[in-house]
Amino acid sequence: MNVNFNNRDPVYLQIVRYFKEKIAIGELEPGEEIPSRRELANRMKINPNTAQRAYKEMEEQGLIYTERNHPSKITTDTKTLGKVREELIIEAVDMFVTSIRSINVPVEELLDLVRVKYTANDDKEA
Amino acid sequence: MNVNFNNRDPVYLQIVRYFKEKIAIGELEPGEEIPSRRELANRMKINPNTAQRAYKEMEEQGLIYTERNHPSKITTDTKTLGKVREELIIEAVDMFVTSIRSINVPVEELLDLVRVKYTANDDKEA
DNA sequence: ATGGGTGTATTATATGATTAATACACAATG
DNA sequence: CATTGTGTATTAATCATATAATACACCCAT
Repeated sequence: MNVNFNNRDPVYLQIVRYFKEKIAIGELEPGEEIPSRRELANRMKINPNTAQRAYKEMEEQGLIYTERNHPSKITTDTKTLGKVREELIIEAVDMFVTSIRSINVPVEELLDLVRVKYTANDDKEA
Repeated sequence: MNVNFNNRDPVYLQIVRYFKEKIAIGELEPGEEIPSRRELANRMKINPNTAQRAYKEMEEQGLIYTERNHPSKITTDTKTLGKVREELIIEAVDMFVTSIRSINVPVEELLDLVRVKYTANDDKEA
């Protein structure tokens, strides 16, 4: 339950991103219960309303569902879950390519840079 | 003088970015005069203070310099200019790798995605 | 049945970043 | 010398976000 908040993006969106990553790598499984709004707020030292907003966002995206008086759970719709990983990847690649295209970097040079950087941190991150 | 403003980042930073890109690809040369604050504001339909803030930021980074009552000019310090391109690239790569690492994508798969996306738009952008 | 845990909704406030409005000093030019 | 165009500075207004304070309905276990 470690989230490295940055100051740039809204907290509630960073929460959503956090859960999407967990889903993408299979750390959160279909139907699995996630912390209640208040519980999450406690753990992450944020306001319960911010937690609520994040969950509401996830619910609207079909990532979680909620039964009365129970903490929300990860959706069992595997089709939806499967898309999460792909979407995160596509989104990252798109953003990257968009930002780098205007600088006219040769393809192979660019790929080398990515490869080096990507593999270099293999140990650090854990 | 076309800037595709997004709603996400501050306008003044997008302006800075715009000039850095021009510098990186050599479209702006050492000592070259750039539009005055007010002129830029007119062209880009932004507030003059926003233009001022962008220029102030660039001045602090040593990218431009200003003589009294004259529009600012690109620095003649080629060392500083040379770094711009590299920094833009490194920054983009770092952000990309950071955002993608948490998803555990195989390196080669990732590089393929980047290659395809990067080369696909070769014509469109112009 | 009551106390504590759920989700949800409403309203208000604070905060910080950004943008806007205005004014000032200076120089060049006609 | 007055007008216009520079950069600069100060203050105000705006805006999105985040937080806060409450309140409500519901369920479950004690």
